[in-house]
This record gives sequence, structure tokens and C-alpha cells, in this order.
Amino acid sequence: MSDLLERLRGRGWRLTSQRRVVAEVLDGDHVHLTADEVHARAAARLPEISRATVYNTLGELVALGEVLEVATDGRARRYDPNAHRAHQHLVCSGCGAIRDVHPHGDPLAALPAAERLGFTVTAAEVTYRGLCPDCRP
Amino acid sequence: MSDLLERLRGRGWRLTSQRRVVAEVLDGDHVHLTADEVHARAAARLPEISRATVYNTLGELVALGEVLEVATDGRARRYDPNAHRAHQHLVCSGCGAIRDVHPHGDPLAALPAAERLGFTVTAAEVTYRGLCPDCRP
DNA sequence: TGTTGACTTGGACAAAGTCCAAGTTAGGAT
DNA sequence: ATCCTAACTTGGACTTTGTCCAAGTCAACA
Repeated sequence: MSDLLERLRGRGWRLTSQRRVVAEVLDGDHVHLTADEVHARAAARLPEISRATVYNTLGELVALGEVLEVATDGRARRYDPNAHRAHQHLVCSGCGAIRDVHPHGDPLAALPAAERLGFTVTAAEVTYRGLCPDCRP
Repeated sequence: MSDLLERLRGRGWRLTSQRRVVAEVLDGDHVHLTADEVHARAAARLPEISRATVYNTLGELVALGEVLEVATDGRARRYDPNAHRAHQHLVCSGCGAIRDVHPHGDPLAALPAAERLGFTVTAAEVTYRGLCPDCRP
């Protein structure tokens, strides 16, 4: 994630302690935190960080293409730092756990031209749903 | 949609004017209204209907499997009455328009067992994104 | 080590959804 | 027909999630 910070500095970002902490919190695999969760974890390291700054920073990271916004449930948006490797999400209907998965083939290919209704289609997001081993009856 | 009301009555639903109006508002193809939109349209016919009742009724319809909840953006949930024919969604990144589409093949088939991480996977929701003819530059 | 524009802050506000006590009513029982 | 009652609806308070802004702070360049 430190290479991320360098990349952003190269793009003219001012490297503040707040942004550094937010980037650090988002490091790792299978990370899909809500903005409030990011704020809580960031505040553990930098107590005076404000919610507004977390929202601002997440929005900027998304706009720069460094973080993905995922809407797996109609509730809070979640932020996924794994923006540079194509993947989809597998969500447990019991506990809400979210894992990154890699289906084979390009999901876009399944949509025939006749079904595209004149749209220029550029992306496909897939959410697989089921029960994780811990939630299975 | 009147057959829906009959089906629900058979399941022990009390058929109130509020529920009737909500079901009527949700009739049609490519309908993906938010709860507030449903409330506004229902209130046009039945002015005293409350937001709480709309939320209750939508929740019940979803629990009964008669309506789908879709989360295509991180904002309000949308309600899709087309629950009995498998389909996916195509969303315009410009204006937010949502259309029902029918990719070929079963999206579930693209996820190999090794990628299922021990989950029992039962569904796949696909959101295609792009620009509709009106929003294309 | 000063300066300055970019960044951060806290709080007010807005949007989306939940919950509850009190009032109303659909539909079976009489 | 009309009564009864559990089921349903209501309005409002409350929570969660997200946005906006004026005032204060600070990173990075000179």
C-alpha cells in the first residue's frame, strides 16, 4: 500500500497523516469495509480524524481508480482496495462475510449485442450469494 | 398483478387498500422503484398511505419472493416486481436508467468449485454498466 | 522558515430506513 | 347483518449513512 501512496504523490496528492492512515486501513486482501468501519479503524491510530475526511479520502481514492466501491446489500457502501486485479464477490447470506472470487471467462461476454439495448456496456459486476461454511445449517 | 393479490390472499394475507395500491404501483416491466418512489405513486391514489406501510409491504413482498430487492448503487434499494423470470440488470452510468436483460448461460456456472471457498452458492446477481444511447457522448 | 492553497474539522443538514404505541379495519364468527 | 379481534396502518421519533460548508491547519514549495 506504500506504493499506492507514492503513486498518489506522483499525481499531485498532498500526503497528509489522515490520508496515510486511511490507505493503511484499506491494505490487505478480502477487505470490504464501510466508511464507518474505515473511520473507526483510522481513529484507533489517529484519534482526531473526522468522518468528513474519511468520506473525502475514500471518494478521492475511488475517483482515482485505486479503490472500488461495492454495493452488495442496499446498506452502507463498502470499499475494496483490490482495484487492480479483476474479481467478483461472494457474499454469505447468513453473516454477511464477503470474499473476493475469480470466475472464469469475461462476464461481459454473456450479454449478447441484442440484449444490450443500444448501451455501450463497459463493465459487469457479479455478486454470488450463498452460505459460508460457518452459517450452513 | 391481480393474480399476485389472489396468490397472496391464498397465503393468508389481509387484502388492504394500501397493499393493493403498492402492488399496483409495482406492476409492469423494467420497474425498479425506490421505496420513496413507490410511496409517492401510491400516495397519488391513496393520499393517506404512510411511508411505514410502504416499507412494511415491500419487505413482506420481498420475504414472500414476489418482489426482488436490487442494490445497483450505494443509495436507496430498488424493488423489482419481475421476480419470476430470471434476469439481470443493465444500468446507465450517466442517468441511472435500469433495464432488465437476459444474458445467456447460467452466471453461476462461471464460478469453479475451487473458487467457492466452501460456500453453498445459490444465486448470482449481475449488474452490467455502461452508457445508454441518450447519455453517450 | 514563510507562504499559500490544499486539506481537515465539527457540526448542521439530508436521505434512507427502522421502530413503536395508539388507532383502524378485514374478514371470520355469531 | 353486525360484532370482534388479531392483523394492519399511522405518524412521529429515532438511527444510520452520507453530504456540505465556513473556519482553522498544515504539507510542500520557494
